[in-house]
Amino acid sequence: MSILKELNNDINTIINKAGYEAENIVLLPSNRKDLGAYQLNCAMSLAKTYHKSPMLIAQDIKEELEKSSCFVNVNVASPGFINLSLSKEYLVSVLNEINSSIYNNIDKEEKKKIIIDYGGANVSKALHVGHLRSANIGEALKRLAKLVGYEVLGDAHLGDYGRPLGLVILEIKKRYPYLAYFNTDYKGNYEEVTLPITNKDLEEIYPYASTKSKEDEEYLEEAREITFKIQNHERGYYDLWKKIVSISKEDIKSVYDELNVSFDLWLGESDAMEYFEELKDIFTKKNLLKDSDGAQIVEVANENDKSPMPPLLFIKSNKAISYATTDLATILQREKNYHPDEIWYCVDSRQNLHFEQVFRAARLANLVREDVKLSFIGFGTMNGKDGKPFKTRDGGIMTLKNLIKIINAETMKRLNTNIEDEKERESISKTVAIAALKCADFLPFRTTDYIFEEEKFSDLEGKTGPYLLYSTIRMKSLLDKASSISYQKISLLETPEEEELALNILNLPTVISKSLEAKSLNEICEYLYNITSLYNKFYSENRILTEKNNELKESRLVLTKIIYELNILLLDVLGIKVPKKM
RNA sequence: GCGCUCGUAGCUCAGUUGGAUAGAGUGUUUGGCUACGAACCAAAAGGUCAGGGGUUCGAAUCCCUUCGAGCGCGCCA
Repeated sequence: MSILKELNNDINTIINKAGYEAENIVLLPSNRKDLGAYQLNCAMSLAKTYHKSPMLIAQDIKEELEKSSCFVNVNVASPGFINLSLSKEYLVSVLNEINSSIYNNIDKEEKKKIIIDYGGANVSKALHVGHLRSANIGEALKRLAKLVGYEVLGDAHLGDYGRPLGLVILEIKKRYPYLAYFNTDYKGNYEEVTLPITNKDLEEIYPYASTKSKEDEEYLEEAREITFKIQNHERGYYDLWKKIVSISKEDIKSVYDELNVSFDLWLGESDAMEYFEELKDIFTKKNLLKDSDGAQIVEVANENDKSPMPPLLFIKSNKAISYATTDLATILQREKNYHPDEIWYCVDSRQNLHFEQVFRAARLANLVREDVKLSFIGFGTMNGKDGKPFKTRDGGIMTLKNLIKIINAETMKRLNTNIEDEKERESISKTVAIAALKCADFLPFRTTDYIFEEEKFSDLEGKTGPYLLYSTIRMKSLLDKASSISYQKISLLETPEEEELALNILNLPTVISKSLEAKSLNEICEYLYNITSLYNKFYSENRILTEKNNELKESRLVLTKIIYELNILLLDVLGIKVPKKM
């Protein structure tokens, strides 16, 4: 159990001893540092239940608190704030405990199995800035959940089905009609057919076909037919589709690799479709399907709805399957194969209604056990400076590859000149660029729509990824220089900065639990920045390695080591790699 | 039309289970490298928390209302 949690338990016992019943009282870092390191606000709320002046209650609690050896400077302020600090001896002892293992400062949660659906990549479409948040947030939540002891599976849930694929294959057919895939007389093995199409071609083919389908009704109809053929595994079309998926997947994987994003499962919509017949049976047997304009729908509205809830489209009037149905089939698949306790959908907020419908339909059909939690973790949209979904200056989309390239050009310029090896320079520059990109993306709260600016991501100074990396590397460099001497424990906390650092270290469990609660990474990012900048201030104002007092020197080295390990741990949670130099 | 999200410093954003004096980065002005990596550190200036009303010991945070913005609302995924 973390020190902070132990302290909070102590506080609750103390309040009981003082004669008051209260639940979950927690120490909050004070916003009046002049009065104490922590504050307790419970006296004000207890005043109502006990019909007693908050000042008197605070006094009672204060008297009990003063009996404990770890609390010092307990004082009460109007209208009932209780301020307190921790004794230096106590702080020193807990820091040494954390120094023996950083995991002494992390609380494990009850076992749970979670599937996180994130990434949002679609076959035959390049990953663009809109895919950044899902990948970053999903990956970091996965790592965070693992840190507290959950069993987690990340699933890419590849968009490898539906009309976009129909469009791509139609356009290929128009351009290369002679391909064996379109020859109904072809009897050979399609796996041996070479395709004259690269991923680069695909990036151009889809936007072209998509635009054309909006202007050309006939073309769209043809695409619909092909989509239907793929869904029915028609020879030729189905094989070409599989080929396209594998070409595209390779490319998608390479971008995710750069982002340090990886998946435990690379299942796609098409894999879920194997469960479609069973899904349809369940819905039919429960009498949940209704005919409507030639389509089959599921009514998901209920009396408590404040606004009209449209039905879920199960099968379209052209007999094709809608994406709501694919998501339902995926839930069935996950329940059968993995029995998760929770499924988290890390997707754009604009899909809120869609998932509300899907979750309701899943409940109606009992696709998952009742206690399984289905969570929609929507995130804000990336807008351009005009407040509308982002487009590049020429009206196109900014691919992730391009964005990384742009940031990389900036980090390349700033690299330390003593890194001579060209390959090493490139690899370090890339790592720093990704850190800049990720940090800039994590800083706004998850649900905030934020404005996409190239400059924001290319910024290398101030509250940025490169700042965190630079400072962390500097700590490591210092520790490496101290490798010949032995530093085991902290015995002194001299400056206010050292004490402030200690308190910040203790606060880690709160940051972790709040982040998991909110499913947002901004607080972890902010915490990393605060503790790092506090350390930098300390670093610039005090001697560490060159300190003459040996006891003080040892204490400062240990403190540096703790902060360094903490940074490494949290940067890893955020999916940010730390180079050896930069 | 209905619903969802939101409006905080010049700009980009934190702070929202109600707590004391609303924060950070950036930009502007200024100072600091013969001390361990200056992608660093320090200082100044910058606010009617969109407007109005209410709830209470206390409101950026909760409720009502006006104005403004973005998004979503059955055959795209």
